[in-house]
Amino acid sequence: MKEADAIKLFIGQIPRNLEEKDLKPIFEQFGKIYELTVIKDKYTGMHKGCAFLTYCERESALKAQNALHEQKTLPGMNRPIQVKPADSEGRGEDRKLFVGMLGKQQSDADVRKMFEEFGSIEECTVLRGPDGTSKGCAFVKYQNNPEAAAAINTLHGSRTLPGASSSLVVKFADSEKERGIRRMQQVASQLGVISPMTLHLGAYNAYTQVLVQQQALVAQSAYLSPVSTITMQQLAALNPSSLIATPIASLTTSAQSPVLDPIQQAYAGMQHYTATYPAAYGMVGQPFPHQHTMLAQQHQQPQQLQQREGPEGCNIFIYHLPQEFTDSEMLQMFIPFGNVISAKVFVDRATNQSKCFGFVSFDNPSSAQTAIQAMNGFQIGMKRLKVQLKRPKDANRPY
DNA sequence: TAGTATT
Repeated sequence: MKEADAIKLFIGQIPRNLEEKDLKPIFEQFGKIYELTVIKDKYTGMHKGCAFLTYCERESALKAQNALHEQKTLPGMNRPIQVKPADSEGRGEDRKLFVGMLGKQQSDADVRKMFEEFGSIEECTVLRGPDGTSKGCAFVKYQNNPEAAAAINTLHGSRTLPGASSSLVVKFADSEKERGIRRMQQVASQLGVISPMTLHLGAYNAYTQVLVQQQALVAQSAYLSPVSTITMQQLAALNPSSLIATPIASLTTSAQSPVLDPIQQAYAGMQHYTATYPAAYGMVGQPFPHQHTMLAQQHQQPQQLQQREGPEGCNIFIYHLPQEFTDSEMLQMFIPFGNVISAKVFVDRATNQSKCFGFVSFDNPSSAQTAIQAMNGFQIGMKRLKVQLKRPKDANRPY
């Protein structure tokens, strides 16, 4: 079906509304396609704006790369399409350097000049903010690893450039895994959120990832929205992972609480998000279709969530909750998984203290299952949550 | 001082 020496290509800078069927015509003019896959997020299914492409014949891949790479820009994109061998094809990124502690004045050309004596540079880019000012760092990619190593040996720490606060940093760029961790930390800090990971509360897992992606989407909606009065602190008030780490006093939502206002504002932003995000990014399905409904309920009836049970299979039992978790915190913890119709932490009548277990009800069994899958075993502090379906009323075994 | 993305 395909040649033994076929090349897998990475395709970048493709609009998020283009699926395989839309991309096929663009690429099949260079040869018979063996496989074409749009890359989607493992958890949310969100189109990541890139794809992998393998032609049956090696020659087709080379032709496509020649004809398309950096040659044209797809509608809605502001950078040209990328068509090049996937990282999996060659050796890893062992020839790419991160350069830190540059002066703000230095251009790509200045950096290139400094690095070119160590080998042939394939790419050299100073990172810049939206206003074009240098971030004081750059990526430099050589054709091979020894060249990169030579540059590190000679340049790292060798001088302090004007305007830099410390001596020049030259090291291999982060691996993909390290980049992932860095991104998580960035999002968390931008949102003023103390993430579970930052707190070492638990391992990075599906739930953490879902949360951080939601944070990113909400932040984006605030940005897109004309009602962009919401602040990062206000966003944090919506987020369960911040609740985990924050003293309860400031967080229990009530009609009188100042927390209500940000929720209303966020909801205004979310409405805009609902309308704008799919149009702007060609998103086919909402990653969290229920969240808007939930916020709408809060909007109309803050804290008035009635205690009611969903149909069988929709109700979950949660044990080993943190002592300080109230209905509100637990509710927010489970919002990502669906339309929550009830969230109740059981409280000792005598002491008014949480008994560290509770029930959450969704309006459908699938949400309940998703919540169980993601949250059972989720580590908070020294404990792990136990999350399972609530037993039907007639069952009476002890827990 | 970490980009626009690598199943």
